[in-house]
Amino acid sequence: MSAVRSVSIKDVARRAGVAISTASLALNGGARVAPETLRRIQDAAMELNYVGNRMARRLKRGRSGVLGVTIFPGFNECHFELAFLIQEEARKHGYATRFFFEDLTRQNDLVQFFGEVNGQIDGLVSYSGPALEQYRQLATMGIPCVFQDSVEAKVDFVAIDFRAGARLATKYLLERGFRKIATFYTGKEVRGELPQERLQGYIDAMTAAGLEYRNLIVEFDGNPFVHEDLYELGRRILQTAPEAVFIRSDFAALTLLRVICDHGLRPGKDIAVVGFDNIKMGRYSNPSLTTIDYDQQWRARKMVEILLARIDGAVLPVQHCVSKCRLVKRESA
Amino acid sequence: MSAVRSVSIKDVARRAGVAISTASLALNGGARVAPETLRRIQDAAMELNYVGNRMARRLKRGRSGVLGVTIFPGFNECHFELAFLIQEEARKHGYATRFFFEDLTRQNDLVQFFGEVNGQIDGLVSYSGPALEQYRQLATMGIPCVFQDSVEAKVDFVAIDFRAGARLATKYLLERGFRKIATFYTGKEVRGELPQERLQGYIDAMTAAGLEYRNLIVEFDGNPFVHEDLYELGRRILQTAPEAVFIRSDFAALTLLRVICDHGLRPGKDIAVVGFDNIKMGRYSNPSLTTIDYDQQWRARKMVEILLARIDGAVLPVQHCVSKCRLVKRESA
DNA sequence: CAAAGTCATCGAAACGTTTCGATTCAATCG
DNA sequence: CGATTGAATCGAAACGTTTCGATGACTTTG
Repeated sequence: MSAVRSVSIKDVARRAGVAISTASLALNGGARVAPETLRRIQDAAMELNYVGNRMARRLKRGRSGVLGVTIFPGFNECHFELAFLIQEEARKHGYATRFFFEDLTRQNDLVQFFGEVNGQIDGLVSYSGPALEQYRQLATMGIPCVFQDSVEAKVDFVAIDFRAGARLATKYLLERGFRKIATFYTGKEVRGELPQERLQGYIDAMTAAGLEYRNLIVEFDGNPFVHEDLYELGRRILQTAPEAVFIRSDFAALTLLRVICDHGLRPGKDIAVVGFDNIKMGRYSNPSLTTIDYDQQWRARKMVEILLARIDGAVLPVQHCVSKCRLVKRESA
Repeated sequence: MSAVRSVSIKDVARRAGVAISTASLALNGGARVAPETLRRIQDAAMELNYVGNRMARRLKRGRSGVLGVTIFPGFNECHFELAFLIQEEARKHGYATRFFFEDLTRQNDLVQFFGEVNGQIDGLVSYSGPALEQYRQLATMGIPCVFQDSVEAKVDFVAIDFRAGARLATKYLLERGFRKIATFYTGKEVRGELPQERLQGYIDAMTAAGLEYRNLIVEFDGNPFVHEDLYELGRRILQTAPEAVFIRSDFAALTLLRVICDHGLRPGKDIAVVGFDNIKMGRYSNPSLTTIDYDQQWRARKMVEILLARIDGAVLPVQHCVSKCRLVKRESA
């Protein structure tokens, strides 16, 4: 079964009675082509249903016209939403998007990933994973990177102001009169967020209120995208006997609601909960989640902007963007 | 800014003191190459960090080595999970995967999508959307398709036995002694499932039990992936004053739980609920969801199998696979 | 009217592979 | 020993584009 030989620019040229190069010229903007010839070539292309062979074009141009996006396979709504928005944004600029469901936690995976990526994409949006250093290799391959999370000073990123968000959430709980506010932090950072950014925001607020918090912080080393681990985490948080909990993702918050119920308590009444991310389900959980929201669309736009600038070889200083956070009040606090 | 010229097979050949063609031969299996030469070439490739230019290879071979997967941008866990599993499966066979977040409901999108896809993928896994007929065009372009949902007799698909699943769910509710079991169906089918398959399973069970169901079926024309629409649907379902509800997705079921609460009733106690899909959140909702499970991994494997066979030009009859369903008992029923 | 300048078009090279037919060389056979 | 075989290697074409320098025709200028 041989592949269907599709119509090439050669066919168009022949039909229009013109050289291949002229056809190419005409089809790419048609700057220096006589109007009459241009029309003839366009007609020919139309009639033959010419679409052009991307592989060949890219081979020649040395650019793929594709942006890569790594998606952490935690099946968390936020990951996908951002990916989708990036696709939309990239499309506006004539770029296609290619997604990689990759758990880039081991160096091995990263090596394989680089191989897979090679020559296929012009730029990459990624969460950083633990092996940021490795990404330097991509730069070597001439592939610009923008990170979804704040990582370190030397690379471009469009992050979320986790610290301010956490401060906001904690402050709100304080205003509502709670004093024993628990939270947790993860030692190993799965998504590469600067260690303890959210924790720091919590500490900011607690300190400003002159409150003791040492015994209210639970250390967690499970997978923050796995319900089982989060359930266990919830139990340990409840052992601190808190009046309220600031928890670093809605995903975790939803699980926490369940833990609280299982302990015979009423979330939102006996224990207040504030999450982070404003996932859609949070509006319809019981109780609905008070949470911290940020602008994913803005982030997507920024990321694509930066990436395209880098691809075009613009000389820019390192770009650090941070999305503002805002409190969304609902029933859980 | 010129792209970094990466090391080509030419460099490897030169370094190994051998012709380009020999190097190519050696690097692709090395069938007819002397062991000594083979080693030398491999070493050279190693040292130079040769990775090969996919675009060139594909241009030459006329195959991309990529499977496409369309993902309905409803941000529903099931969609992503299947996509991820397909990626894993494809990788085992040396195929890469390319994902498209596309809402293929309008013909316009489909046309653009086909353009985007052209020459980039060797095969496609897709949900069918309403424009199945259009996919014939892909066949014309030499791109085999497998569908995620049962559509019609003439195309390959690997679906779910919705009807049996629905029957299973309804039967279970009947066994528990419920008589007034409500459900809903959507007139316009977003994901292209054969209209009313699940409804039919429900009817099977109700009929077998000799029960009247006419007034227990609510018609829904909202978007089944949007909480707002589903909330409204839930309210209308409750107007039938049911003892139990069989609802066609866990996503919808979670929202329904909330509706029931808002009506001052206790889901799982005052009204039983059975969902469909066995999403992870269902284990940690309150109450946890009784639901219908099916084997996504098996589906992914089948899909890739079929696609690769078609790509290899195997002459097969139309393939129709259907995943069995199984009941998962939890608190909501 | 010849020289210079424009404009439209063309031919050919190049991108990095794979693949096919040709070539070389040594070993085997009659 | 010359002819035949087979293995190992090579050279060149081809895939479908883009792009650069060249070509010719026609117009303007001095």
